[in-house]
Amino acid sequence: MAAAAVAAAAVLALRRRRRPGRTSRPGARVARGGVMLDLKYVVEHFDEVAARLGTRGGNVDVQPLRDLADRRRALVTERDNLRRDQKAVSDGFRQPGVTPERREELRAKSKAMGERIAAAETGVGQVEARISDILMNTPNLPQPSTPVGTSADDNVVVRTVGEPRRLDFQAKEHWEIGEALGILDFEAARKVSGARFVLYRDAGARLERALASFMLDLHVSRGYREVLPPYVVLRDCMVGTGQLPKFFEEAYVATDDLFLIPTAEVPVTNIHREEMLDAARLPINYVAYSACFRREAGSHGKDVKGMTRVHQFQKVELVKFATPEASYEEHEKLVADAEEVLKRLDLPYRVVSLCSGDLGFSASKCYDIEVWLPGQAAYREISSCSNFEDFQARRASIRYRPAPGEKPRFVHTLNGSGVAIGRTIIALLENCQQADGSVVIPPALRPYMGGIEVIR
RNA sequence: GGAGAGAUGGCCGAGAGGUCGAAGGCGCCUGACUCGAAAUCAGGUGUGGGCAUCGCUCACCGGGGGUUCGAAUCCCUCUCUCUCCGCCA
Repeated sequence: MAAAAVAAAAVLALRRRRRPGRTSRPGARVARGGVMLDLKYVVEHFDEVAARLGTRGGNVDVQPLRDLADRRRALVTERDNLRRDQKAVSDGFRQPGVTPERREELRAKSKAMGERIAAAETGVGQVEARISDILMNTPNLPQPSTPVGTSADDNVVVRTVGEPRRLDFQAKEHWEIGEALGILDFEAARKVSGARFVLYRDAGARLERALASFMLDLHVSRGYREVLPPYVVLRDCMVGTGQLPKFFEEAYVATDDLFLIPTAEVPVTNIHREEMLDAARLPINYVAYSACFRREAGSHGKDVKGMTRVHQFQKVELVKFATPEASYEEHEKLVADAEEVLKRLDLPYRVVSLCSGDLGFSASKCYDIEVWLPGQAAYREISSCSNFEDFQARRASIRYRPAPGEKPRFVHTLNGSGVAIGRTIIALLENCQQADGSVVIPPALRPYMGGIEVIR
């Protein structure tokens, strides 16, 4: 299972496409070859890879890779042989007693060879660019334990925790409650930023801040290191975690080479981009609070009311770097850590294992945590906890040395919301609403609310 | 924003057109010594690609481009880091 990842760290082709003069790659030392290991795996396990990718649905076509791999191999061999020969010719210059005539002869010969090398080189570049293009746009392989299915309907409920609350009055939806209390101001948000934004006021703003502190404190107490990352990242980061090149439409572009983060996963995972991690330090656990910016392209008409789906929301994110041996276990722990938030807030939820067809691009396995919303009378996603295995690590070149003297290996990366704050507020408003429209703050949160027990 | 200096393997650090994948050191591995360890001594130890199943070969010295028969080394350019000055939350 180790070699499960498909897409490659082939930042090469991508980099080539970048406008000159706008590159930025501090301390760049990408293991370029790492790309090809990946290709090798796909080609050598072609049927298996195609089958596993097939369970995702969509139109993933890795078929051309077989031919391309063959062509690449032939071109590389040719180029390398030419280079070796040219080296041999060049050595002639250092022989004792070379006459000027001899030098001129060698010079002409070597120069001609140089031209052939350049041609072969171009060929290799073109083939590798095509390979990279395919691999970079190929999603991760689902883990064997990921249920096979085509849509969210095929997701599997793993466990349900807490009873959906029974209210003895007609449950309202969060926007009704929030606007009536004056803590959610959609009108002001629209004026300031347009559709799909929210502005919190008074106890609402306080609630956002309280939840962030509460979640951060909780996770720090359970072994995560707190970080506060930049909200704007370089293109390479977006490529590393898998948002680019394929999901450009989803991202807010700050400048040509800078992007607003869609999740803290991006900057936090990329903390260790192009690094060799100390095996003794693994697993590394980070918790980060950040705003998240999403275009929500293609979700027109979905969740248009309220703040279920907005262009900016805040989230506390958990990120792990683990050895391949430990990653499955760490994944379970990650989910448990996210669940703990809901348990302490006394919110009913269930954990769902996403089926192959519903899996995100980079994930090999994913659990969603869905919180019960009385207003909508439905379970809605509040956290998504994924294991990416070495998919992101390959793209971002994040490795570790298992033991002194051993070969470097790619780490496994994992992350999950712990949890989305906006949706937690939705859940609190709907679950803790009372007949008179007031909302009771769960005891665990009161210390962070400056004494507020009920928002009325 | 102005002026300089720099970017080399896991880390530190030499190298100034070919004999450099790169001295030396640290770290690590193996062996010797030891009851064992430390110290010491000897040897080994970068990452990928291609062919091949002793092994051979190619690439990689921040990124990109150029000069040259040949570039870690020369030129251009970009990025980043550091020092000084200015400005500023």
